[in-house]
Amino acid sequence: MTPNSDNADKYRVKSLDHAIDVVEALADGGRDGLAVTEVATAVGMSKSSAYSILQTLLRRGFVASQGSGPTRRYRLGLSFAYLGDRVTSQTGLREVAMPYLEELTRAAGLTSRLAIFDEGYAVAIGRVDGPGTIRIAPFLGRRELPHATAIGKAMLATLGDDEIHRIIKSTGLPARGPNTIVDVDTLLRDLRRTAERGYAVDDEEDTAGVVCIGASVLDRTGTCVGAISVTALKHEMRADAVAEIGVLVRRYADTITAELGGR
Amino acid sequence: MTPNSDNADKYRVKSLDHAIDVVEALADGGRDGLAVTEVATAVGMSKSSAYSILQTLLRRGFVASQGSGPTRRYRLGLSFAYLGDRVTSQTGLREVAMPYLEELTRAAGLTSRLAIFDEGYAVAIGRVDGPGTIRIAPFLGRRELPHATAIGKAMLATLGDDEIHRIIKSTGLPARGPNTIVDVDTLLRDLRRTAERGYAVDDEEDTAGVVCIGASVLDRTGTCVGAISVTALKHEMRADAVAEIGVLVRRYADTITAELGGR
DNA sequence: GATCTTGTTCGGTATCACCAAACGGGGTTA
DNA sequence: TAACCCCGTTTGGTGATACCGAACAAGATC
Repeated sequence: MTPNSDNADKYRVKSLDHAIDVVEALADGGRDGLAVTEVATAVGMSKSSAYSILQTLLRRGFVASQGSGPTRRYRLGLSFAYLGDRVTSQTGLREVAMPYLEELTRAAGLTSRLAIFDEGYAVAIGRVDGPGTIRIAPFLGRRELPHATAIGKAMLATLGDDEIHRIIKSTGLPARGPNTIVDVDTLLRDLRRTAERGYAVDDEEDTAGVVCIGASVLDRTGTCVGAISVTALKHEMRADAVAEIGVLVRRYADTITAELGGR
Repeated sequence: MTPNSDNADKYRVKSLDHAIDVVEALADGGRDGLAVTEVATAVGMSKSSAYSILQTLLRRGFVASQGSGPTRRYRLGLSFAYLGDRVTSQTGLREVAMPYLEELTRAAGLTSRLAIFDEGYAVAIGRVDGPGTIRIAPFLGRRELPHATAIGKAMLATLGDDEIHRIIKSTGLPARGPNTIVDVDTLLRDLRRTAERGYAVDDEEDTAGVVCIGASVLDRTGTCVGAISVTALKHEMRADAVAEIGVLVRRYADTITAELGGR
């Protein structure tokens, strides 16, 4: 009899799950990687088990190793770069949008990003860094809260109220930055305003000191397939520049939408 | 008694290997993904096994599914985008080089790429698409032959002869394009010339109709950490433009090298 | 509305993933 | 230079489990 027989283990391949634990440990392992013992303790398994998993991943290019003997260290391999590139290309949206994103970055002088919807969350699949020395390095592929980001709110604003309720019921409205909207009615008002003016504003709602402005991208059927945004430090942005940049972002989003056959 | 007891299975986690087979099948599965049955036949396992693996990967975000019931299809998930971005960022080279790569693309009007060495192969970790309508879409993270690409030859040219022999012994000198160098002595001569003028030229050696020009990037210890290159269609490039662009690529490579503290 | 195709569920068994402990080789210190 | 220590690598045994075959169910197609 299992101690807690919840059905979380149904159709779960345990050893694969453990291997994923190893991979995620390596992702957080930093530049110079992790030793076998460090991996084993990080994921809570025996040294030899971790070793077998690492060897298997190594042979497939999912981890790389440097050094040998007692100084050997493991880090993520380039197979992830390959598959990651395929994933972000698979939608097709990325190929169309990236050139315009580069234009937008040049025009606004700010880092810009491209995101899609994934299970209610906003996920960036493209990025063009701006010229500024400030390097707000937003990783690709990480899930971001829809209600606390410009890119998320831009996408939410294209949906019906029932769909919005369904999403925020699963993600919740957790506070992230000083101004995060944690109230449903306030969020709905903000989304209505977003839809009217055509762009979403995140004023320190996700991260203190950071302002984002985003706009949605539609496909030929009129459904939202993603959004683009620009990011700036609050103290570098004049208050009256927000509307100006908002219109700019909206214009580029419309261009991409048109390219996709949308209207 | 195993039929063929070669030690290829030492420290191999079979179920993990199978899961990787599934992942690679999905990578080739195209935009709209694969059904469970298609996955099972592609990797040669039972439907239910494939199902368990897919469910496990699904819960961790490594695959995504659309549809339900008999129309359900699976494709790669965004966790790969996240990890892939971390891998390409982990070297640190990418953060430094990408802004210059964008400049280079603008200056040359051509698609440019950034690559590193991986087990003797050249692997692209960054790319900036040029304005041309031709979209030579070189995937990131895929291993490319060192002797048949500008980016690979640029890196080889920084090594000693013994190191070069060690690498081409493992990769071989297979023909890829009309002008692939398949002879060791010819390759060594080409590499010496590459070292002298500072840039490598791939004149239809990897792909027919495609010309690449690359130059190496060094770190502060003077060892080669990667290379950059530009790609063009042969019929669009004047013969005398090669030297001109070669100097340009060399200059940007030097700039990146200097940024890394190299000399 | 009948039928076919395909995703999902279930149970048994041979396989194998996991652990503990031993081995061996660099790195470090005295 | 030599002894110690630490850590990656190897091995063998066993209890858990990954895999398969077959049955079930739910849409799609005509």
